[in-house]
Amino acid sequence: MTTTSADTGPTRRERQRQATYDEIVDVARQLLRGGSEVSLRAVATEMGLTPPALYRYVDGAAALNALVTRQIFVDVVAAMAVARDEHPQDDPAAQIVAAATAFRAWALGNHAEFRMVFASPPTPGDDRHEHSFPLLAGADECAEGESLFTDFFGELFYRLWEQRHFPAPSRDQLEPGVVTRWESAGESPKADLVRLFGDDGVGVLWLFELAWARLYGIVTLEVFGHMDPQLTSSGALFRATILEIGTSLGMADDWERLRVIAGYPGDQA
Amino acid sequence: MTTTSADTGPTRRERQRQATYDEIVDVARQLLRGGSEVSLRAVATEMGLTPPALYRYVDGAAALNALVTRQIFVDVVAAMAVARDEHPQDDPAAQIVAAATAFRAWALGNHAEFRMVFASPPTPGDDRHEHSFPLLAGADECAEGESLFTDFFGELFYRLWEQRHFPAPSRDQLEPGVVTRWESAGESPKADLVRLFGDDGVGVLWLFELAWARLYGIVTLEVFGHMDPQLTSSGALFRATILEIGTSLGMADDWERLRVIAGYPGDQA
DNA sequence: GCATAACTGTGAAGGGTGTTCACAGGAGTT
DNA sequence: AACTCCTGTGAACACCCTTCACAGTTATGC
Repeated sequence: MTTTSADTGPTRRERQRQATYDEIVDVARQLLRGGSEVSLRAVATEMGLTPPALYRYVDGAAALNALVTRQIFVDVVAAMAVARDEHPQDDPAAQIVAAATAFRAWALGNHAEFRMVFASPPTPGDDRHEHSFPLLAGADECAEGESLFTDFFGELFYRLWEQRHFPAPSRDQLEPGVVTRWESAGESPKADLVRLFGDDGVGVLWLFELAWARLYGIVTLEVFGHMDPQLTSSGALFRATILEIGTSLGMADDWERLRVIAGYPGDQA
Repeated sequence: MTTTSADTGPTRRERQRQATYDEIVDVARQLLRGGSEVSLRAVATEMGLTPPALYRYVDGAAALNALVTRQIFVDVVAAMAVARDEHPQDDPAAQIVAAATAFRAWALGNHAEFRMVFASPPTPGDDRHEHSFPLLAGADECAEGESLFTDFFGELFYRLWEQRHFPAPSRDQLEPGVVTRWESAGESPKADLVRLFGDDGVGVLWLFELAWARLYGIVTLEVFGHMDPQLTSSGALFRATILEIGTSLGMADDWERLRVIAGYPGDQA
């Protein structure tokens, strides 16, 4: 018997394998949260295995790293999705603010993990496919971690744009280099986006990049402890930044309402 | 003979010691720039020593790390000072833009080193004095690396404010938590600054923090490769950010002139 | 059912790293 | 000259990653 159940279900061994696969990542993240370093050895020992055994699943320490990183990305996006879905679908402004706030909260709450994914930049080409073993979970969700982010916010951003058509800079207000590169990129995802946004595509995409940079920037600074701890803990700096982002995205009118979502200590519910 | 020269000059041994001390940091940074890891062992070997010998100078790998970090900070600030002094003292706007641009350029050009100092957060109290051996260079310049930065920009910022008195938010436009904390901080450096800026002290300091966060944020993102490489290499994103910062600091009128300093590919000299 | 193949784990071994310690030899002091 | 401090070494221990030959189990095929 190859399949335990009906047709093409995963064989017993495959399930087994997947289970330990997951356990590896789990244990690694557990160690991370516990303040320890993620060493192949530590993970193995924690699982009751010898280090070489892990090589049956993961192709070395770097690959394990990549694996954990990817899973963390998935988790963060999941947390953001939850926050987003607490607001109605026809209110993308609230959804964006909520997601961004959840992003920051996750990052601050899961410090070590966030630092890890941030410290390892978008894998400069060397281990792009090394960490994807044949039986790895969903082969379809093998996308780079960062793109999960941009996809997530991209969708929200698009809906916001559809609804509000906030003013974007025109082609000639932008630096020429950026415009030509994006428009002439042919089939790149960037070019697709530009087309999607229609006439002022470049301008809208530009705003998106700016907004994304600001959000990522502020969260990073806060998590890495490079800002005044008071400003971080109170969240004032974050809210101010979010306000700036929101303003550039035509949310200024709504701010009384939105800032509460961003954690403003108002007396509303 | 204890002193080689006249009175209280450093003894021969002390000079010797200081020399190898410096060499350690030098070699470490050399390795860093060469793409290698900074290992105690590697540094020792490179110097023709055995690893344990380094313990006569540096209290372990972490301390060496801190030492290198500190020196890097000093270098960055020096580079910024050079850029600043290329503009007249009575033009703080140009000086600020030049310094910020130099900061970014240094960070992008010295990648590995910048990443290192950024990855190690403001030493959470554990190794604050451990790495300062008795004979360490100038005991007076033992200030934390980050404070070198804020001091540097703080001075520029103050001159800019003196000159332009750009509009700052008033007390009641800020979140209450921030205001009270800064004003009631007594003898803290923050409180001093608030007083220095007079009536709207809190508002000005707030703008300073915002500007600093933005600059640090964008540079970090670029260096860590978390932004579109095209936007980074062209510098467009950086200039856009600097423009925003400048605008919030009353430099908008001057921008035609200032953006060239920030690397705008204009046809001016 | 039994041989064969595939998978999963172990132990040993080699190459890194940081760190401590006892000890030797030179530099400076008295 | 005797003594003290400084500087460096070698050995040893504790981690780490990684490869390899080998054993045990599990599934597959004849």
